[in-house]
Amino acid sequence: MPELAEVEYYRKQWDEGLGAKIVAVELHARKRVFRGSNTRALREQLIGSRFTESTARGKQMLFRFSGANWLGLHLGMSGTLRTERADFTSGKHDHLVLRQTKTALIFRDPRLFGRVRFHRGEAAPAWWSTAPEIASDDFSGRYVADFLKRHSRAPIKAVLLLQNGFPGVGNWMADEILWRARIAPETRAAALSLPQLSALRRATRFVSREGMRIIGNDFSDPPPSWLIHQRWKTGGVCPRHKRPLARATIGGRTTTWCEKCQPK
DNA sequence: ATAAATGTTAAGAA
DNA sequence: GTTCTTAACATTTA
Repeated sequence: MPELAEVEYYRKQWDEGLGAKIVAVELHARKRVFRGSNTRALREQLIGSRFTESTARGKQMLFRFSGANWLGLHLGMSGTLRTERADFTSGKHDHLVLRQTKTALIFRDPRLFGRVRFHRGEAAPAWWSTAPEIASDDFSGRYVADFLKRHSRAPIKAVLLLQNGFPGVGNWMADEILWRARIAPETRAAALSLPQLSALRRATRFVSREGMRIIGNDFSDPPPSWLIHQRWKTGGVCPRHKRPLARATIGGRTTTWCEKCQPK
């Protein structure tokens, strides 16, 4: 489920536990989501520490705890975060539960493509991203042009999915962006004209900002004019003129677009 | 039952 | 050395 906008929503779910101490940690240590992580240190250090802050960059989240402890979370394809009352009993896919006296903070992920990382230190961990966020002013025309140049032969759809250039963009956001910018998804990055490049940047900023505002706050639906409502159903149509959408695998992912709005 | 799902990454090819 | 493509990962749902 989670791309930039959904990640923002899930990150906020744990806000309820801000300021409170962790009194117990439950986790399924052999599950794939803990690959490469020291679960023993995670458990030992987090118990007794206070949850102080959370941030998100792209699809990555970083939760800060007192005592120089940091928890990195990635939701993968099916991860969610939520809170329950303290008497909550964890289910099969609830791989990490941080218990506080009043609240349980839960990370659930049926498909296990998500990831939990633990870090100790005064500074944020080395794996914490430094790429410009796509909704910020640092995401400049120059930056976009440079990034596309480095991936000039790949289809633009595949380039949009690269997290080191477009952090937070996933499959639905990429299709939404290309549809708004009126660019065919299989176009090679190098083939974009200057106006297309600027339309691409504009659409990226629009979709990320509006997505964060609408979905990121309470998971409400974007307006019916958005492509997102059409892209998963068979028989989906272009919101602009109701023409049937095209569908193909591009950049390894199912891609939906309108051949009229986004000509070759 | 078979395919596909809003993601990442290792491995091999170009 | 870098960039590009594909397969694999684990589980649920249509």
